[in-house]
Amino acid sequence: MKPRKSSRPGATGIPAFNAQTFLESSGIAKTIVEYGRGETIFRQGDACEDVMYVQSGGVKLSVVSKTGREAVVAMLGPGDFFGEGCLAGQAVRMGSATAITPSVILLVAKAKMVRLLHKQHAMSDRFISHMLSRNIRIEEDLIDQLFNSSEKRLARTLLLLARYGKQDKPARVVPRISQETLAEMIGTTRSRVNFFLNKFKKLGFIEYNGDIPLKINSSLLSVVLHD
Amino acid sequence: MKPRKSSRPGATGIPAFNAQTFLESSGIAKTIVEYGRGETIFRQGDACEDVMYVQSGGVKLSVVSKTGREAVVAMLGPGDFFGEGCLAGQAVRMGSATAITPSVILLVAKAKMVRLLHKQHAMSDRFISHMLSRNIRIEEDLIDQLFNSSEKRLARTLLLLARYGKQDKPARVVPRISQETLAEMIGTTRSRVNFFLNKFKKLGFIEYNGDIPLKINSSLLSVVLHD
DNA sequence: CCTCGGCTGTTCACTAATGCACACGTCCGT
DNA sequence: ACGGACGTGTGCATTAGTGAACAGCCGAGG
Repeated sequence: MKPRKSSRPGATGIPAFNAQTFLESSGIAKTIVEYGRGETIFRQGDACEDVMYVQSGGVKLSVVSKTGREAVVAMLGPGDFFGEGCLAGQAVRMGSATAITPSVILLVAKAKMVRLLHKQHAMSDRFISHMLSRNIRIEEDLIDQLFNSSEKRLARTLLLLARYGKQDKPARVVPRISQETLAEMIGTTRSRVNFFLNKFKKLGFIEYNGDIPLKINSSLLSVVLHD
Repeated sequence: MKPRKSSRPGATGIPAFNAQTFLESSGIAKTIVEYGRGETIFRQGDACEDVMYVQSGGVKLSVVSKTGREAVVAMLGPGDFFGEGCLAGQAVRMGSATAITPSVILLVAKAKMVRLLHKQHAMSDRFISHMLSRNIRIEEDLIDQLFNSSEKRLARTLLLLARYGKQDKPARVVPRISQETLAEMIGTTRSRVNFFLNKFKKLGFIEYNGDIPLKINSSLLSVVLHD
């Protein structure tokens, strides 16, 4: 018996669909893997054979530059796909994926995924929906980089992290994350992140005392974004 | 009936497909519109009802910030979709689309597009393929912003523009575009673009004498990217 | 116990980037 | 022919961001 309650409505208007249940019951997902906090799921340069799906937990996608610097491209939660670049013909992973919390990941072989997208409307809806929202998010990140100073980018990132996972949840708490990782997300240095965190604290925009699971005052902090 | 031979693997592994012919012959594309150079296709804030398809020409996607600055998010050519945000539930255009050359654009109503994606494998393949590559490109742009200085970003943008449209075409010519637009693409100021263009010229990386359809020496210019 | 490693707080010289300003050319339409 | 719009060339004062260093704090583990 599959619990219907787990089919949460998508934010996109596309019908709800429990990909996990589907992937498991249909015997499509050959592999279900668990990862502990900080464990590597795949590395930049690895062969690119499966599409992944986050069943539970959280995943960080990052790339390292030739100079060794690291940049965080996305933070994913339950229901997100990743590693879908192989569908576009990439032979090799363009970045690395790391579990940021204990996570359960489903793997679907590239060829299976293509067949699935043809045969299962619910699956292809889910996937297209994911691609669309991911697209929008990355585009917003890019625009943020083009327009805003690092102070504003930090403010925006904190606001987004605070509603990490769900959209309407009024959770005003930023999940466990280091200043270093924050810096890699917004494309600046740790000292700058530190500087602004303490500035926001002084101004009362966030509650902060050195450890990163901090509380933010959304309405106050969003003032930073709008000058 | 579709000829099986047409399933030759494209760059993406997804079968070739003439979306224009299909959209026209099937009577799906209600509207086919032509735009002249510089004409606006839609504006940031417009109602978001159709997905668009570039049949011929070139399109620039841009957004303007609260402070009036403009940023170029993408340059599109024949075969690209745009305005697909409405499929993800966006009620309003997040940016503007402008024809950069005389262009023929096909419109497909959102609801029709959803039905199409269900019923036509070739269509959904084409669309997913587009979303994947667009995703990859935007992600690369974001990474570029996170890692590189504006000098490197300009070099990269010139290299990409030079093979604008097709991947293996050795065209070493950058299409007509202003320093201003270049600045908006890489997120810097015109004076900076000007400075680097003349620097590249002095170093012999590009052939340039004031007007922008310039010739680049790919191998030399790519040296800039790798330090 | 004490050291080690990971994370934060803070300072500072140095460089990259911005935002103007003004000059010069060319194209275009009245 | 003229003015104006537009695009380019260039210099410069001011600001934002970097990178590297050093110190403190705390929890894990020998």
